[in-house]
Formats: sequence, structure tokens, C-alpha cells
Amino acid sequence: MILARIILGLLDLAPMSGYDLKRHFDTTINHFWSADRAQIYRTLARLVDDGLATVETVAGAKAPDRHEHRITERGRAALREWLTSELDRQPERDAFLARLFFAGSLDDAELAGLLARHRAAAREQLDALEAIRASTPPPADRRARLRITTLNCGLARARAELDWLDEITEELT
Amino acid sequence: MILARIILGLLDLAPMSGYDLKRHFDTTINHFWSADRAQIYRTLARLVDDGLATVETVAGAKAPDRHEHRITERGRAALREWLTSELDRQPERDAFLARLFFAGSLDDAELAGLLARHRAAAREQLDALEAIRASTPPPADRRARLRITTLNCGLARARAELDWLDEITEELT
DNA sequence: ATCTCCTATGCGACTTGTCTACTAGTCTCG
DNA sequence: CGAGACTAGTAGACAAGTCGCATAGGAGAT
Repeated sequence: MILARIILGLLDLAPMSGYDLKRHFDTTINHFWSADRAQIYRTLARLVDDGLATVETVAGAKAPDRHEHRITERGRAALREWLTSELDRQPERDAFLARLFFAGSLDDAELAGLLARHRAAAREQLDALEAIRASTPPPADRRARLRITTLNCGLARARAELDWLDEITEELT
Repeated sequence: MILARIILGLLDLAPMSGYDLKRHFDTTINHFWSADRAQIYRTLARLVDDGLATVETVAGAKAPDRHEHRITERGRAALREWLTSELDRQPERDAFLARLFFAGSLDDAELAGLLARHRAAAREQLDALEAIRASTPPPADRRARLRITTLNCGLARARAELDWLDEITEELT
């Protein structure tokens, strides 16, 4: 459901093939959503079925043919409707917290290792986001500002995570 | 996969029926994982199939029969193995950030509404967590300390979320 | 000439997660 | 006495997400 909306949002920025979409999911969009290739192609087919997008086969000059997808008026309406619809709270799901919750049977060294490994991953995540932001030009229009805003959210979360980790690593000596 | 481990973790604390597990997923565990009844019962069946847990039908004195599940030695080994295994970074998935990212076509009032509604939800979340922590006795042993630690993580995240929201609400006047 | 990598699309099988509805007993309140 | 809430489990359909495999053209390297 949400994936379909996100794809509509991306198609609203520019016409794209499934491959282009996959690249967005792996880069620009990555800090708040990701998707598998198979899933993207299936969703695209459904969007076309539902009349929210159209396909056009573009013969590739120096590459295989692309199926370029374009958002339709109905697609734009659906996107708008999603943006203004009620927020559905999504359930929290955190595999690391799950481990930590049940880590009572680990000894001190094992627990410290668990925390250290998670900290390294969190640090990496933060660095990656900072790198992206550093290479992003200052926002020109509103869309660009919103894009940076979502990045900043990722940054804020990553920093909070690191702070919390430092705090509890001390606490659980 | 992770759900199975979490259920093992819960069974390691005490023998339980599917119903008991469901209550945990809706309360104690809720801030980092949730699960549907059907999913819980299916997973329990698989755990028994795999020899990681056993079932025993307990005739209900003043209620329907319960199927009490008990973790086995192999189950405990599997749980331990999970706790010490490599962390697999789980993909970020945030429907709110997705909306925000594509909210360029909304007008100022609509955008403000979107932010305000999310802020209210985040506030509610924070209040709920604080209520739980307030009603939790100070930790006696290590297990209890870890449980509170995961709660604190939820709290830290919720606070970071609110701070970020306040910041950007000003910014995106 | 072959090998490997990159672009590009798709299928099929599978797992996970959600939703609805049904059965069935107990307890409480009005 | 009946309505509704709580306990307890089951069945079936379906949506979402993952993994592996196949195909196919072009580019560059060995």
C-alpha cells in the first residue's frame, strides 16, 4: 500500500523505469524506505492496471529496452489523497531492542560485544547520512527543503541512538 | 524468524499459552515488537515441530483449555545462538517520512496539519512510555535492568522525534 | 574469444504479517 | 435472563516482502 504511494511520488518527480526506481530506493529514499526489485515491478504493474500510471517501451540505444512509467492524473489525485489522509501509526519493530530485552543470559563480555557492534552500525549509519547531507546543495525550493528535512530526521535519530548507547554502555558496565 | 526468537525469549521467562504471549506483545513488548494472534499460534506450532518447545494441554478450571508451551533445551540453545549472532541491519521504514518527502505539493496549511498530527501521535507515544516507566519498580536484577533499558531507548527516541518536529515546524513555517 | 560486470526486466516459490470470522466457555452487570 | 466483555484457540484468504533464477544486450578487460 505505502510502497505504491511512494512509487507514485517518485513518478511524480519524473517518469521512470523499474530500474530507476530501484536506484532511488537504494540511495535517495533509502533512509526511510527500501524495496526489493520483484516488489517494485509487481507494484508498477498494479499501478498501470489501476490506471494510476502508464507504461511506454523505450527502445534502448546502448542498453536493453526500458519500460518508462508515467504518473496519470488519477495517479496524482491518489497521491494527493494519501498525503492528506489520516496517519496510521505503524507498529514499532526493532530487532536490536528485542535482543537486548532478552540478553539477561549473556555474560558481561557478550553483552558489551552486542552493544559495541550495534554502536558501530549506528555510527556507520550516521556517517552515511552526514555524507549525503554534505554532498547535497542548499535547498532552492520547498521540495528540496522537505527532502533535507527528512534527512535531518534520520540524523537526529542516529544521534539520539548513539547518545543512548553511550549512556547505557556506562550504566551496564 | 525474529518473531520465533522473541517467542522463545518469552517462553524462557515462563511457560505460556498463545494467549499469554499475545498479551505480552500488546503490553511489555509492545514498544519494540508486536504480533498478530494468527501469527503467534502458527509460530508456536512451528517451534513445537522443530523441537524448540513443547505443548501441554491444561484443562481450564474456570476457562477454556490452555495450550501451555515450554521452551526445551534445544530452544534455549537456539535463543542463545541468536543473542550472540551477527546483527543484521534492518531496513528503515517510516511512512511519515515518506509523506513528508513527497509533501511538496501540499499548501502551507496542509503541511502544518500533517506535522501537527504526527506530533500529537509522537507525544502520545512518549506519554505512554513514560507511564509504563513510572509504574515499573526499580530494577532488582540484571534482567530487569535490561528491560528498563529498552524502555529508555524508546523514550530517548520519542524525545528526539519531538525535538526534531519542533525544530522543523518552525523552519517550515 | 571468453569472462565478468552493468543495465534492465521478469517469474516463481516462499515467508511474514494482517484481517475477518467463527467456536466456545466464564463472569459481571443491569 | 440476556448483553457484553474476557479467555482461548482455529481457519482461510490475502497483502507485503524476500530470495533465487533466468534472460539478454552492451562494455571493458584478459
